[in-house]
Amino acid sequence: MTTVDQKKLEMSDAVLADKLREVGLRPTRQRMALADILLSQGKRHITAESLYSEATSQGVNVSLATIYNALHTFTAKGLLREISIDSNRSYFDTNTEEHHHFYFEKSGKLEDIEPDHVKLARVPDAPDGMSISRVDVVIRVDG
Amino acid sequence: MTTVDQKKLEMSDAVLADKLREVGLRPTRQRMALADILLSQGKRHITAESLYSEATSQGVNVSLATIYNALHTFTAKGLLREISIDSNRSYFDTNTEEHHHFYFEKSGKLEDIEPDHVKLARVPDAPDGMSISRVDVVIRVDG
DNA sequence: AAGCAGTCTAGAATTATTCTAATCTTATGG
DNA sequence: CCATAAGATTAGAATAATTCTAGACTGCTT
Ligand SMILES: [Mn+2]
Ligand SMILES: [Mn+2]
Ligand SMILES: [Zn+2]
Ligand SMILES: [Zn+2]
Repeated sequence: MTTVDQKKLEMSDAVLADKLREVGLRPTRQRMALADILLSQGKRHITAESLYSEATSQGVNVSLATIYNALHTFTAKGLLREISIDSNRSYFDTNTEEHHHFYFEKSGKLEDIEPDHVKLARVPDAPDGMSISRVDVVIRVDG
Repeated sequence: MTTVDQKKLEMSDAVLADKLREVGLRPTRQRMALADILLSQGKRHITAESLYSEATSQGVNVSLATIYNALHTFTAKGLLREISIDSNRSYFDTNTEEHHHFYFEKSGKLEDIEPDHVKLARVPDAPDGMSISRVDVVIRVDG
């Protein structure tokens, strides 16, 4: 509410807008609102529907098409990472650093694994002239 | 074509039927046909649609609902394993032994990794009283 | 301020999957 | 064997998730 707080918010917006511009995306009203939800809080695992609900409940009016557009363009630009659990459950991860996941089969929730708690001793070479773009480890837990 | 071959086929059917009964499934006509496609050939990565096409093109008349029923019950009984790549691409793996995969982003194909080519040095403990039901490693390759 | 490329949107369309409810089949056991 | 019940199959409807379309709108460059 103070001038200081307002300044912080404005800075934050400027930072967000820069983050978008850096990857070649225009900081439009909708993208800024979604980027705020997605990128200016802690690391999260979000679905299209949960992002839509969250935006809507914050009074951000955005169409579902825009939600999908944003999730996919953000992912393509490296601001998000997609993690698919099964044919009806796909998450977008706001943590784009290399890390792995627990998946709780009962609750359907994903949880980051501490980086040093999982370690690959051996990773195969990619075939031919191909290269590895990502390694995903999902540890399924029955509880 | 010979008597021997016919006997082999009959044996194979008997073996298949037993495999189904062993896990508590009735060896119905449709399931036998699908189990034949799924379980009596080499290890494969199959989608609902590809199984449907394959069955249909072999003259096996089976509804898509039965395809999904079979894939899910087989999976629940441990005869198959499901691997989800993204929200629109889910495979069923006829290889249920512990193993990991390459995913070729361009072609959309999955390929088994030689078991000794990937090794986890460190796997975290499951939280609480939970236990790890499976560890999936998918190595994405851009080619 | 003008113009263009990029973006947004509502709603339709598509795709994947599941459900429903009627019909059919396998296993059982008398 | 045959009756029966539990389990399985099916067509088609329904649902859910995602993508497409085409027109309106806006951020950015000049
Ligand atoms: Mn679905
Ligand atoms: Mn889909
Ligand atoms: Zn994560
Ligand atoms: Zn495999």
